Amino acid sequence: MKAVDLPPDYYLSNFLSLVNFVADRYTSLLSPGEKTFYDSFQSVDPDAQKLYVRLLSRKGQLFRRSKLSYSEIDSIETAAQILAGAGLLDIDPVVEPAVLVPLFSKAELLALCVERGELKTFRTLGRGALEKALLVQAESVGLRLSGADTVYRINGEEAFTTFKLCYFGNLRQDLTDYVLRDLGLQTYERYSLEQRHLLFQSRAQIERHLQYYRCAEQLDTVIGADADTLVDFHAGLPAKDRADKTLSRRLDRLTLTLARQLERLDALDQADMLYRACERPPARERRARLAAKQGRPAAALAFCRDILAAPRSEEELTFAGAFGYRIARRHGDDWPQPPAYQVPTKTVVLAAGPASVEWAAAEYLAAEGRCFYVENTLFNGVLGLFIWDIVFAPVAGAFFNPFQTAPGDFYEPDFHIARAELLQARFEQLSGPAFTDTVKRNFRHKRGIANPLVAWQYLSEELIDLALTRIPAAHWEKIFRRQLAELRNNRAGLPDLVLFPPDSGYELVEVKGPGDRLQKNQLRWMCFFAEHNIAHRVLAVEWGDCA
DNA sequence: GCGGGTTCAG
DNA sequence: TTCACACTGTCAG
DNA sequence: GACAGTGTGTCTCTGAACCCGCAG
Ligand SMILES: [Mn+2]
Ligand SMILES: [Mn+2]
Repeated sequence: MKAVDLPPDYYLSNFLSLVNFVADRYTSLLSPGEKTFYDSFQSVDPDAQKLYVRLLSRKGQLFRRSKLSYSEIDSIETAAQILAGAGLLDIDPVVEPAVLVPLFSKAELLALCVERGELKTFRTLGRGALEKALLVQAESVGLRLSGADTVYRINGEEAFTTFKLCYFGNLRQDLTDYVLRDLGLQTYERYSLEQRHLLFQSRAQIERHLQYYRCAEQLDTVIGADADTLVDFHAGLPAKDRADKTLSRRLDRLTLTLARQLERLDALDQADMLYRACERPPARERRARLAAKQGRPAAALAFCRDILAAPRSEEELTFAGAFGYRIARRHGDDWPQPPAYQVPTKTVVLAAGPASVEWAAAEYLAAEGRCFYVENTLFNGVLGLFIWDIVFAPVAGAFFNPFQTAPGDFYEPDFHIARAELLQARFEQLSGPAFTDTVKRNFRHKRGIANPLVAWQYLSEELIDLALTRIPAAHWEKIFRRQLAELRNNRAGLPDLVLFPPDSGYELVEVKGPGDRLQKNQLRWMCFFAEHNIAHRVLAVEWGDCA
């Protein structure tokens, strides 16, 4: 499909692009060690730089010389010596045998470390058991292994981590993002990068993010530990910073996970303590549930009233109304009864087959019109195409590197507030021809460019044309405004199918198989449709043998 | 030998 | 390096 | 009916090389 060839030193160019970008902008925020790292790297010749980047993009810090084969580097030995002279690499460093053993395969370990007489017993061991057995005689094993191959250890990984954080704003992305882009496998919108607004304002802020990621790395192992360990782990997280929403979002996410695990361990007081540190949902919901569970109904109701007074999401608002009612009624208190919406439902019996229930339902409904299995992709997609340039508009601080699929504040609650004028002006085009023009133009011109609202492989010209023709502007506007109000929550929960009858109109259909029920977000969308007279229903499918 | 998983390259 | 959705099991009213 | 926990398909690309465990 694509015959893109990368230049032979592509990885070095990418590395230099990244570190130079950061060095240009962040000199005053880099630590002495990070500056030394940068300067040392610049001081060595290209072959040494290439070897360094090759090793840096491999896993681990220790490498066996004999496992390295890079035809574009003239002499790996020379390059290694130069790197060693610059302090970027150690040759045959003194290390624990325990970190040496994983560099060798089982066959090698048996050949190098096991006497002939013992082969029979050792050969039957699994990898883990063999390593353990060998380390009983650590010194001799270490000696034999270090004699078997030259070992390199790269330094400066930590410094490079800071550079990556400053460049990407996260530690999820790395140099492979350059490759994927340059191979044409991932396309990013070409928004303008403002030099002016930097992602990080102080060294302390960088340190907090680094500390967060150090903790986050350990989460997988820590999550299986006991309650005290979890609480200690939480205490090791960096402090929140009022001005840093990104950090706050990451800390909340991690803390919610920890608190949820504490609940499972029945450490309810500790869980509550952690929830108290979270600003975002569902912290208050969990605290209300905890209070009720612990026999403190008044406290539970107080949390519900807190939420009702200042909901941070529609989900927690709905929860507070329903949960408050249940708790209040149980204790004879007054509480308004939450509205209950009975979604119009039609039941059909379909022949059981290999296809999923959604596809079977779509086939069944094809008798009533053109039917598409779209879930969230239709409304998210058309919204994304309609406001494409607003999503990528140069709002202060929104874009800080070329590898973003969305502005930094895309899922923040005030995304739409920061772009209120642009969005208002755009909404005024909804009733005219500019709406369909914009959507169709962007569908053609932006095709393939990454956008969290647009799932390209699920959108077709036919679907978009039909939707734009059949769905009235007033409906688009109501739906778009609801999506934008809470992009995180409202981008999901839209019905499975959209049905276009032969002549006019449309209907949104959520398919439910036996034993499946509407999820909370699906029900909220259904209530919304009812409120705005948007045709919708649940199609309950039962499996039968009649065709 | 195979199948599954991981690592690496582009 | 998930996320959205479906499915299953439980508990209580 | 409410809730929790788990499974599934899908994500970021894909193919080659390698390693390991297991069956034969
Ligand atoms: Mn669905
Ligand atoms: Mn469904």
